[in-house]
Amino acid sequence: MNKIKPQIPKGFRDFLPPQKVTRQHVIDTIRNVFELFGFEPLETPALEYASILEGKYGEEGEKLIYKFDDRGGRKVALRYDLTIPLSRVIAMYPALLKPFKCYQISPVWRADKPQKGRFREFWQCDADIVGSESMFADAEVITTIYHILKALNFKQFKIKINNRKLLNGIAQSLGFQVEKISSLLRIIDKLEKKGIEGIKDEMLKQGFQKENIDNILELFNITSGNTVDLLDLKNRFSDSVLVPEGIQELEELFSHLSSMDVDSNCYCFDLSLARGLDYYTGPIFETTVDEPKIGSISGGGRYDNLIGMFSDTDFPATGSSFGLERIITVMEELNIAPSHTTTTEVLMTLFSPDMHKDSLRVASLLRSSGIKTEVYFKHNKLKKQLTYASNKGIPFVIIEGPDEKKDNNVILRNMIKGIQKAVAFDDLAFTIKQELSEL
RNA sequence: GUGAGUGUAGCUCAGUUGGUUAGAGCGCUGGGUUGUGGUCCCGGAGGUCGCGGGUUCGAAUCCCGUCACUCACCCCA
Repeated sequence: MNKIKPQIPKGFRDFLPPQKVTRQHVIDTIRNVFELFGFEPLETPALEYASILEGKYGEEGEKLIYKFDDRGGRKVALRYDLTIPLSRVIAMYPALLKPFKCYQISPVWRADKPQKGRFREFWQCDADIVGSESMFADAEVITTIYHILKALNFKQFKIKINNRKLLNGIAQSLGFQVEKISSLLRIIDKLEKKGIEGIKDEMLKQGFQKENIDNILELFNITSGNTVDLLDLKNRFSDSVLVPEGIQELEELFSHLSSMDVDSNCYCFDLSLARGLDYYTGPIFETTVDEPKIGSISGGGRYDNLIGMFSDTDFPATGSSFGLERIITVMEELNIAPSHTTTTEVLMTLFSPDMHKDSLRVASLLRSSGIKTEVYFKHNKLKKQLTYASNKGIPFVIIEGPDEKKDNNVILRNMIKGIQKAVAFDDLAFTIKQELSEL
């Protein structure tokens, strides 16, 4: 009989225990910071009606939505991100207390072609604030990003900040057609990658007028020292309505960030940051690292009109999204990922057939004290049992033989330090907990 | 959707202008050490050379097809 070939779909992955332990650690850290800032957990289904997702991500994004017909012929789709499902939730439960602050850490699916840092099933960690127009909300979202990266031991990162009102205002003042602005922004977003000349070519190719192009690129030339003076922009576009509004928001936002003790080396204004999604309406932000080259590790912004697509009542909202696997990729390449590969804390060895009962009793005692304990199942020589613990990365091994039994103690071996000592049976759980805390 | 590269042992890879029995390191396994892992020494197992076809006396090596993976572009986390 032919065996079924074991395989999984392209762009989908298994996470074996050592990898899953790392992922869990990162997720726990992110969740803790979210909750520290008063965000509450939320979970939405993997599957949504296709109509909920369609028409939200632009032409390119639309192609990447996984869509199916269910058995009743209804069009359904796997969620593409966590922001649209959240918007649906807000529209469905209008009585939710506002401001509504929630987070969701869940997989999303995109029928993309996989490459470095890109998968078809990947996890996003979103935190959103719905129902507040205040820049306090945006500042809090950014501060949360900052604290998460700090908690994960990131040293070098930059949260780039810009504002859609500012960008739209500039583009309109310079004579760009309103309906072409989103494609303009998408080109501007490539500035860092392609350079001034590169995006100029792209704009010409897309049929923008040469005069308009020169005008907008002049801004980037002047400010290529990468700090743009907001005052200078305000003066240049004093006739615009949107530009001063955008700048006002940015000034408030930066002031709040400063009050919230966010290190000013970790964020900056970046006029070329545009973000691909169409639905942003105010501040936008994105986190990047210089090394490794992996694109952004978090992105977000204010989307005041999105919830209105599902409801007559509109709600202002702002939020951000972390890419879990990108964060982990960066941590691994920078060697700041946690080193433990198992959650098990103790291996209880089996010494000899007549000692089985005693060994099981020790394991039972440890477990009732909350110590994660594995019992070796076979009466192999100790060498093998120790090798097993070592290879698996279990930090402690307990040995109980006839000698120990006679003295009413056990041997506690620290596999990391390579030292061991006799510990009285009654002190065992306490001693292990103490040593675990010192690892 | 477009383009490029790579498929040889569990893993990372070597393999000469096509030549007889396909190698190394790591890992695994047994022993040196029947109460102790990570070092050292000795032994052992393990390969349809991705798959299918073609060229040839002979193919891991050349050609065609196919599948898988990786990377880049597009777009994005």
